[in-house]
Amino acid sequence: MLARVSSTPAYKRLPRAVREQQMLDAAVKVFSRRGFHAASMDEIADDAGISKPMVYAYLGTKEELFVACLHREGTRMTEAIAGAAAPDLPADVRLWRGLRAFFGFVGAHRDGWAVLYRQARGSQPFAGELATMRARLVEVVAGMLGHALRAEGREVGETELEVVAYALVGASESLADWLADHPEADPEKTATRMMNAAWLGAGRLLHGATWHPPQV
Amino acid sequence: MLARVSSTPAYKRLPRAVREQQMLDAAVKVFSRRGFHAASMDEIADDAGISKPMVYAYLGTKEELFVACLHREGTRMTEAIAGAAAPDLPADVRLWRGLRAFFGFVGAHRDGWAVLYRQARGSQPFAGELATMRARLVEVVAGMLGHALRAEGREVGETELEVVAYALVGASESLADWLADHPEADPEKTATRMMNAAWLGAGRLLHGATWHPPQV
Amino acid sequence: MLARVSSTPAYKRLPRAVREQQMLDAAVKVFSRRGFHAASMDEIADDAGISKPMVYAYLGTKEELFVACLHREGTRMTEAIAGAAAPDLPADVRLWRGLRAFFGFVGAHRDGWAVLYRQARGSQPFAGELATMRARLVEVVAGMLGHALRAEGREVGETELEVVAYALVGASESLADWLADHPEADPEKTATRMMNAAWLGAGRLLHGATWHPPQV
Amino acid sequence: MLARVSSTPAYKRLPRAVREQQMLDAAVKVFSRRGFHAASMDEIADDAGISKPMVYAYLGTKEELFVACLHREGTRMTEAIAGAAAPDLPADVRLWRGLRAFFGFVGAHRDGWAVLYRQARGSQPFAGELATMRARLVEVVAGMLGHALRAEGREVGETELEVVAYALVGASESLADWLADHPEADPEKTATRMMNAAWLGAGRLLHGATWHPPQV
DNA sequence: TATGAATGAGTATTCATTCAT
DNA sequence: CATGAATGAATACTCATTCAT
Repeated sequence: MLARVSSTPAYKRLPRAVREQQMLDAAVKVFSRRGFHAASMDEIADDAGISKPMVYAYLGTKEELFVACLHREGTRMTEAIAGAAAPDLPADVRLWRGLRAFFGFVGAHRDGWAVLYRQARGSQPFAGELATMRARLVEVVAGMLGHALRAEGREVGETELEVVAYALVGASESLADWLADHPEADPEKTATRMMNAAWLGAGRLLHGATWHPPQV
Repeated sequence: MLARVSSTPAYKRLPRAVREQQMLDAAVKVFSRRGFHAASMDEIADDAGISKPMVYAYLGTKEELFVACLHREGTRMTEAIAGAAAPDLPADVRLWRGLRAFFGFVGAHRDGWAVLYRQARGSQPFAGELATMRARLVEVVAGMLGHALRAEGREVGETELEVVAYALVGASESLADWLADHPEADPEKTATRMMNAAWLGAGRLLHGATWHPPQV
Repeated sequence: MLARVSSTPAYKRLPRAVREQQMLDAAVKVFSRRGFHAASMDEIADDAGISKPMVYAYLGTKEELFVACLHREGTRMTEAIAGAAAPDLPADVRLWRGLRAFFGFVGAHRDGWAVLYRQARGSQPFAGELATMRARLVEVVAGMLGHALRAEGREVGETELEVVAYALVGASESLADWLADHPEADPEKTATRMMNAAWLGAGRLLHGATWHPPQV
Repeated sequence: MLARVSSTPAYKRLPRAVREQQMLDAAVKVFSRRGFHAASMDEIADDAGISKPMVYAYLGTKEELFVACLHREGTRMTEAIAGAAAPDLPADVRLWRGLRAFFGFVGAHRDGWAVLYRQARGSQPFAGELATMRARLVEVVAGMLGHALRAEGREVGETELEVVAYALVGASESLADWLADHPEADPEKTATRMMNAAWLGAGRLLHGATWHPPQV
């Protein structure tokens, strides 16, 4: 039940931009802990130290609020990765840096990651939003690989490239999930392991090796 | 209000076991479409063609019902995979068959898969349940790889093995997710692609190759 | 949720009278523990080792069942008291024996007492039933006192007599309540105490003493 | 569905304290009429002229609401009695005033009394609350009697005192119950009768008389 | 800008009661 | 005699959202 509060209001008038960030911080935190449905606007408002009507005034509906979280966190992550993997380096170095940035981000923003992937994946309203983001990632990775191939004068079908990239992204997400659950784990080490599994596999693929289903 | 008077009841009296399966079918369907929170017991009961109290009487709380779904689907999947990968075959064949069974299952039970992974992943109450299942899978995969290694007289650290297995399972889950979203995609083809990415990578790892982070 | 039961039914065909007593025993127990509303027909049936439809077939509605309990317990108690206080003894001896019987009954049938007084008092549907029983008691007590008075050649108004009797019954009920809550307490001792408080007061009243409100 | 569009709302915005009292009034009324279990939060909210969520927001769970009622009514009653029986008066005058205040309160707040005693008595969750209140009363009464005794230079065991006080309180509660059921009865007259039965008995006890069980 | 007051609509869960076997 | 299967109806509790101030 509501607690009776002191009669002298303790709020400070703050500029809109600041308040919005406070709210998004709170929202990301609560959404990631509780999940979209179980999160309550009450808790988010409380956590932001602000009243509910303000949340509605600034960031709209619960759904809109979630999308805003998605956007902010997604952008941050994409930028972190893109910034790390400069296009003029060799493919493996770029991939490595990308992975390192990715796991670093996840390690540092576990809440954000949880919002982005664990919560958003299931729920229809956000599938589109999320698909876009992932597509961007896949594209980046596929780009790296393709670049490397062409540098070696090789040619690989678009689809194949995409699937490899997809598996790579998928495996990373999965390890990231695991990382988000193990606060003591070291992001860089996790990145190294991922790189091992990924690069050695991808490397051979890129050099033309192919595995075929046995006739069994 | 009017009591139902007609002497021919609109329902059929069915034995408990049958009704329980009907309910689980409905529950899996509804949970996978709506997500755990958004799913309503009303809809599940309706979909099972039975009244809510029966659901509660037979399968308990919403949470317990979800766990029951998890159990049934998880067991089915595990059995499908275990049954496909007989222990006396070469490692790559076993892995291939396991993957084929896995993607085959996902392709055929997209609802079940969605329940198992997409919904359960985020929500705390089911994390344990899910972790157990995944652990079982990882163990199986690590077992396959280890078996193959020892057959070649090689030795690899437990942890390394587990990480490779983990990445493999993760990548598969991710592709499975993608498969669940693309009804037109072919499970077998997806399995082949996964095998390519996985085996060529795992294969080199198993033969002693290692990748090291560049000093950049 | 319902437990799955063995397929070979374990019930015994018993004559109606026996079953009815089993049910009443169970009902008294459950009603006294949970209260009328909170008691569930399920629990009563379970406790009686019988299925719900049998309860309905033999003893009717939940309300009817409760009334049946009331009846049985009330009759038992009334008989215990009436049997103890033979009409040809001196008034104080009769009162003493009545009280002893009353507290003895309560001590031995705490469940029954709880049903009779604690549960029935509040709920409208049973007020009548209960009032009748209490009236019978008050009448008995008033009769004892009146008999004693007339033996002494004194005369007291009906109403006064009734009020004294009412207070006496009330005090006894209250101590009985306390007794029902203290399993270790000794009924006989409680009866003695009640008799002290009651008789010394009643005694003086009977001898013509009267207290008047002070003019304050 | 249609949203309420009219610009003149049908409700009045009232400060929390006012609404809380309205709710408690309604709750006491409904609880006393229906009993705890049969009372519905819907009816209470309706009766208070407010929507259910407000009740939950301000006063919490149904159980918490009931306890709040218990508290308010219990405090009112205790204060009424304590305020009437000033400690520097003779014992009989104090007792008389206490009784008068008690029956006066019950007569004026029949609903409150019903909530306090009839409903709370049976149900476990409130037994403690109620026991505390009754203990306070018993203590006050025992205090009065003990004070009178010591003034007369007499000495009586603690337990005896408490039992007399307990019986007295019990008898009063019982008569109060009767009073609550007879709207036409006069509280003051009932108090006088109670005082008669109580004081003449207590008086003799206080003067050293004792009754012993006959050897029968 | 900021909030306390207010609610409509929805959801899980329970329970007395009945019928077909 | 005895029961498992079945349900209509009710109820506590929650939550996103809005409005008057």
